[in-house]
Amino acid sequence: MAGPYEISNILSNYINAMYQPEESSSVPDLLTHLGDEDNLGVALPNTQVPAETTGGPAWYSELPNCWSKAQVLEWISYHIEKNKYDASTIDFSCCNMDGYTLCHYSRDQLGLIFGPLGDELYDRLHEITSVSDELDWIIGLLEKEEVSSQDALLDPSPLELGSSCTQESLEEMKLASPFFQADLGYVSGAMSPGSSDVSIAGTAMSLSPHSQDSGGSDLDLDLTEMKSFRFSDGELHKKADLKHGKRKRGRPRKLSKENRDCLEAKKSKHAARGTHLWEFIRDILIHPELNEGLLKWEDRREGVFKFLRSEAVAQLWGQKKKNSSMTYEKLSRAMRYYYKREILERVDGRRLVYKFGKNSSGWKEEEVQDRS
DNA sequence: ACGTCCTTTCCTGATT
DNA sequence: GAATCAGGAAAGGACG
Repeated sequence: MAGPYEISNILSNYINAMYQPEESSSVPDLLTHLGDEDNLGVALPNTQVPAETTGGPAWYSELPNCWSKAQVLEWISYHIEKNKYDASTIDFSCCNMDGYTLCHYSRDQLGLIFGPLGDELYDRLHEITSVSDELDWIIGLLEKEEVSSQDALLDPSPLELGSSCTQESLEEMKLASPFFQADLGYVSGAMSPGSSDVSIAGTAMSLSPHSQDSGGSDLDLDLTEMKSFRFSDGELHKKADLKHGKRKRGRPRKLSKENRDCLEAKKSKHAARGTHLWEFIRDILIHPELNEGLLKWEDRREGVFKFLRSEAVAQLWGQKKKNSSMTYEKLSRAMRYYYKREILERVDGRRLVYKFGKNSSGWKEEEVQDRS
């Protein structure tokens, strides 16, 4: 029976992956996406570190905030070399800074110090930060799953929707959830003992994402807030009042007003742009650590992939977009829009199978691996 | 203010 | 019959 222990293992794996790259071949994927000019702002693995460095340079296994002066220098040197930049134009006395300081420089400030390379350094630095935030988000999900799966056993209201939600809406969500078992509530790993994908996916039903998005500040309802809902009707109604009279995104749902208010209370403004659906899917596929049983490559060279747990992926996407009502049906509609833009190609006759199109990028092995 | 992009939501009908 | 696919339509949020 899967449960918190399994989730702890997943967490441990992530932490190991984050901080012990030399012990895991998959680790570099997590922090080495920089230097990839074609990745549309989304993490791509293995693109920043020289291929010959199996363990990676000193800066490569740590977050920029924690870099020493030497690591900062090494990172800068790497990018000078990578970009074939004329280092003679840089005043290296200005590079005498630790990672914390580096992270606090604006794009303009880096531009003043490094000239044209400043933009590149700024972008690469913030890509690292964003991918670590992405991992924080996943880890946050896992942590909350650990809590919520425990709560589910104790609490008859696993979704923590607050008292203003109707029983009807609760039932609706239970029915919609691939993780709900009538007798047990939301059970981590119920669908696939021994695999972590369900743990990840199951997390998606906890309505308290520790989410990062490119929006950053639009992290609307965190765990604390959700708990305050649970304990304070007043707070919930305040939230609902704020949204009162404002329609939800997309075509209006055919829900009762109560349900609508309930859902709106959980959501705030839509996540900013930054990670598109196809990039989200791609990143799950190219990060085996994140992809445990959610999606799989059918033909890696051709970019053909299959949803193994369509609803779980949809829930995960919904979590990312702070939309607890996301379903595979809706997600697949968005996927189908990509056909027209040739980000995806149709794969006829095969259910749950899609193929990356010519306007997608960042999934090919040669892109994912060594671009240096 | 407006247009565009990118979904999100709902829907009907077809296919598996 | 359920799940999935296909695609039209309408709508909203973010952004330029």
